[in-house]
Amino acid sequence: MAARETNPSFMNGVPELLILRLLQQDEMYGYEIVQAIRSRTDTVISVGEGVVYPVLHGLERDGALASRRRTVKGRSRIYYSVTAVGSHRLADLSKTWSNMAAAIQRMLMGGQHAEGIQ
Amino acid sequence: MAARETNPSFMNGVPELLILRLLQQDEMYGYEIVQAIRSRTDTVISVGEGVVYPVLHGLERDGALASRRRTVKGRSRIYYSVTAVGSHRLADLSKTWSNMAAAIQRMLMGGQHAEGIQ
DNA sequence: TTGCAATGCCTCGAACCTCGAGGTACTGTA
DNA sequence: TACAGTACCTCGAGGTTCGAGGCATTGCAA
Repeated sequence: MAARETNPSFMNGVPELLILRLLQQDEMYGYEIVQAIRSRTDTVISVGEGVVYPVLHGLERDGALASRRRTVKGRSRIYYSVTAVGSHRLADLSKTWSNMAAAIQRMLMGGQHAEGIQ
Repeated sequence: MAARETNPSFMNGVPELLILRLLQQDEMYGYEIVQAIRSRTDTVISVGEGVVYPVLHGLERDGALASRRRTVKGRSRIYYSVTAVGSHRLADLSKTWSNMAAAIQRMLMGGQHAEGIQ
């Protein structure tokens, strides 16, 4: 009971968006993505491997990502890159995200309604 | 099978944030909140009654909201208002949201890392 | 008067996502 | 030899949202 430490988690769908974005800039592998998100957001956002791998598999299944196995320094890695489908998907998600974030921001800042600022 | 029409849903936790924010400005009732969110965001964001009522009940249970029943024009409504606890909670959620939204925005816009824009 | 849309409240199950823990395997180093 | 780090993966629990459906009342139009 009591106020359970329910973490806000505004995260729904965000991992997919960020992963797509990162892979559009650089070919990367799962383990690397987990750390890249942490470091590039100064740990504000942190997605575990339990989230990244399933998302990676799902995106590949949908044809949004392509993968190739490479061995670097005795380490086997699976590098992912964005396909045309994935690129289109990123554009969509990105746009949707921006619209929603802007709408929310407006509500948090703005006064009553979308009244004339006069 | 095929690509399931999975709506992006970047929505996690957002309903609670918006509801708290609206109620901080005006005392409102459930049905009204549903429409207020739709209209103030130009339908960019739309939360159904199936989301609003449970959230309202949960927030009240946690002491973040106070309610009082009023009958207006033969219509019985339950008006909610934010308590001190709720106000504090809104501040927290608001801050968390801003941080995350900013971090994501940075990743979507920015180049590689947090490089000098120069 | 009948009928239907809108107002208002509420709940339930399906579907979805994320989290954290736990597993396997290999390399490098103390 | 042992442990930390790299690298992959899966599973169950827990939390949210969605959509449909239910109930009751008021108001307006046919």
